[in-house]
Amino acid sequence: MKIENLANPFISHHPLQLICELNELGCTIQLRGLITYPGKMTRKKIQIKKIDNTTARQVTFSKRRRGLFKKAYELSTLCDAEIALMVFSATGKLFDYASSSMQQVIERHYLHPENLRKMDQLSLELQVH
Amino acid sequence: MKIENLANPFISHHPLQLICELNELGCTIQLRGLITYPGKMTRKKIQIKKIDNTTARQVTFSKRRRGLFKKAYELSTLCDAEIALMVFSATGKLFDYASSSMQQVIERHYLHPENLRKMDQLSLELQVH
DNA sequence: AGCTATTCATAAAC
DNA sequence: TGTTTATGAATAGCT
Repeated sequence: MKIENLANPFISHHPLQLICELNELGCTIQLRGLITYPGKMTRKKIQIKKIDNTTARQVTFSKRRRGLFKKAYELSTLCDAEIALMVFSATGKLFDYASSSMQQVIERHYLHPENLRKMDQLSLELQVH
Repeated sequence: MKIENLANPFISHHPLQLICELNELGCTIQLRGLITYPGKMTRKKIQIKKIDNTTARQVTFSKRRRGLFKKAYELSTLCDAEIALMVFSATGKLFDYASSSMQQVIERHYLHPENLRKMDQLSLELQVH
């Protein structure tokens, strides 16, 4: 419940006054939260576009990559889903995950009705290499 | 800054007392946060294991799947990474995403040094079907 | 490679 | 399935 919504049955609507009243009443309510004030440094929301600074980009890649793989694992486990995830870093390094086996998921993907028509094309491309 | 750490230069260490002091001093500090109290219903941390209830599992799948794809897109965009993600629901429905094209990422995955030896095996399996 | 305060994701309830 | 809300989790910025 937000502090702002807790006025009833108290008179004060200003959060700080309200909290003082509660305190004086011997209420056992506990406070959780942070204090902010004008001019306080705050973390900014980031924009989803390529990070210019190379170092920052690598750090973010490392952090978010771990988060992504964790989420993939969790979804697979919680919901009994079969998942494959392939990630190539900007420098060409490969990271991958498959809930079963990578080959099995890729194969299932190809055998999925809407992809069957594309299979011939891939086979062709693989032969070329 | 956590409330607990803000005692200095005030005397009170109990958060509520501290806040009352600040208020009486006419401090412009604003409060952000929620009120908790003994017995309050709280959201529980979930365990990462298959969700038994079918309905709940489907709801979670839908929510987390969206989150996962969003994270994949963000990582790809922020860090200039090439990503492919394939998800089969428990009912067999396919959801996929590729930052470039699925075929391109899969091909790149196969051509990655450590996977080259496995390629023959996949080709074989694809022919069988 | 840690910390911390914030933003973000999402469990629960509707 | 969509919305809301409050908590848990991820992570941006710093060190």
